[in-house]
Amino acid sequence: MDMILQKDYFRRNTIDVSKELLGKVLVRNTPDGQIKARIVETEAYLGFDDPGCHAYKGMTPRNAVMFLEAGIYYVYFIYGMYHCLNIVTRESGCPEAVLIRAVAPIAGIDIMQKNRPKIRSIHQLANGPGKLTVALDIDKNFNGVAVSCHELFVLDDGFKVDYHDIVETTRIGLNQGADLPLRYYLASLAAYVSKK
DNA sequence: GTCGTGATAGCCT
DNA sequence: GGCTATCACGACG
Repeated sequence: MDMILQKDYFRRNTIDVSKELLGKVLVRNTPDGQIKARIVETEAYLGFDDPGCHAYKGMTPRNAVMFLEAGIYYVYFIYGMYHCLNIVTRESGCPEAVLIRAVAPIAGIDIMQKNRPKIRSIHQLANGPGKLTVALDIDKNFNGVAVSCHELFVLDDGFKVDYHDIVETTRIGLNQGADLPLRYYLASLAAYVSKK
């Protein structure tokens, strides 16, 4: 039974949400058709307690969305070229979020290939935060948008994840907080993950 | 396969 | 002015 995740789902412990999002399906409705891809890698960012979090030192124009209510997208621009997709968690004023780092294509693969023309392997279409936003055509227009919107939402399609299949390890691309084990991925789908 | 590097721009001090 | 929650490419051998 397919079920769309609502805002409430995200208003709780960020680590729990990060792990439980693994195996869920990201759905993107575009003018060209529908894209579906299974979430296989996430990272948790824990607000004031986490030196690696954008909001660690307080609110700035970039991270303001993280301080709003749970269940909205936080999309930021990085390295002058890429966007990263997060979903805000916890209650308002508590700036925590889950970064979606990699997805495994399920449907609309032709659209993803059109968005990333040079990639031949299906494994590499969306195995990284910058890659998946290009493949799914996600940019800062989604910043602050609710997860329940028609263009982009998260589906529970009944896919079962064995708790023992979840690998916990360190996050990628950080200096501050690099040692914290807040990255999670599915061992059985590691072929679609950014880094083992 | 691994390593080094350039692209590119907004944010923060 | 330095840094960044990245990626793809070319050199190597």
